[in-house]
Amino acid sequence: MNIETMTIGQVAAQAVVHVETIRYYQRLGLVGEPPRPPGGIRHYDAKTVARLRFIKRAQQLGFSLDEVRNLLALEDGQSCRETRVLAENKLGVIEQRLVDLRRMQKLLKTLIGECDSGKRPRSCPIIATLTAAD
Amino acid sequence: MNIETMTIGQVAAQAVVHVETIRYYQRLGLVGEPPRPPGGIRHYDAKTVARLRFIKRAQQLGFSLDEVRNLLALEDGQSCRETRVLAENKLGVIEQRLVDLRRMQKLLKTLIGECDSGKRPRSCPIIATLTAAD
DNA sequence: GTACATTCCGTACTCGACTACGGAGTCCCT
DNA sequence: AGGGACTCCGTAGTCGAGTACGGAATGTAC
Repeated sequence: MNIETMTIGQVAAQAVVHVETIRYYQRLGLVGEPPRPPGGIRHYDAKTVARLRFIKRAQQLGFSLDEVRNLLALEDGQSCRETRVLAENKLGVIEQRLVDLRRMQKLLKTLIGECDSGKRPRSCPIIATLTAAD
Repeated sequence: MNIETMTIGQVAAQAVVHVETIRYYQRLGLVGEPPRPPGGIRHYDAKTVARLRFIKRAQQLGFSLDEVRNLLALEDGQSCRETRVLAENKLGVIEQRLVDLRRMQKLLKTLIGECDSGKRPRSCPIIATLTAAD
């Protein structure tokens, strides 16, 4: 089978999403619809699989489909200036998220450590710590 | 005004959420409902504000309210053994998320760098790179 | 060449997380 | 005592992100 002429079902399998999800993304304009040979079925290439994987990964990182649309514009965009601004904004968001996650990571490690040493207080300080850091 | 006897509206303002959201969380059991003096209004303390901030922070990090419920159980829980298991699972999730975010951060930095040097190719390698990293 | 799987397309339903609404009661100020 | 703001509580509506369904057309395997 030629990898450049996959059906939607094959694309879905490779990207590990449902066929319906691909259609949904097409409706939103996140994924292109290749031309349909009159009365036939559409054929997709590996780029579509890549794009779907990207979308799914970005979602796992907490980006909405709308934000993903912007991220994808980085790829598709002609304008370097706009692309740069978008990229910098996203970078800011990501770095803030990293800070928060690291704080949570540290907190959990502390908690587990206290658990191990058997000296965990009646109520762990998880909430106090997190909110104090505001 | 005594900070330990806030109304729901004051709590909402301090935690930067809507009153309705607090009620919703109460229905889900994420936030406690203080006893209501018969025919009167409930009073809340600063802990409720802290809990709300925690919930919002955790959500921003990509946790669902259901996962937040588990995180909160760490605080409230009596059983050290269960708490520990929960904490370790969450830690794993967080560390994976950190890995993904760092990859995306690096990618965006590269992209911005290329942009700066004016040698950005017609199409940036963002999708290729991300999906190749699978 | 016919059965069975897929595709295509539209519409409708679900689920999580709110958000809005409405009527009755309560609090606070003057 | 009266008026405005706020609380309480229940129910309903919204929004994002899919998921399900169903009928007609197409593709593929035996």
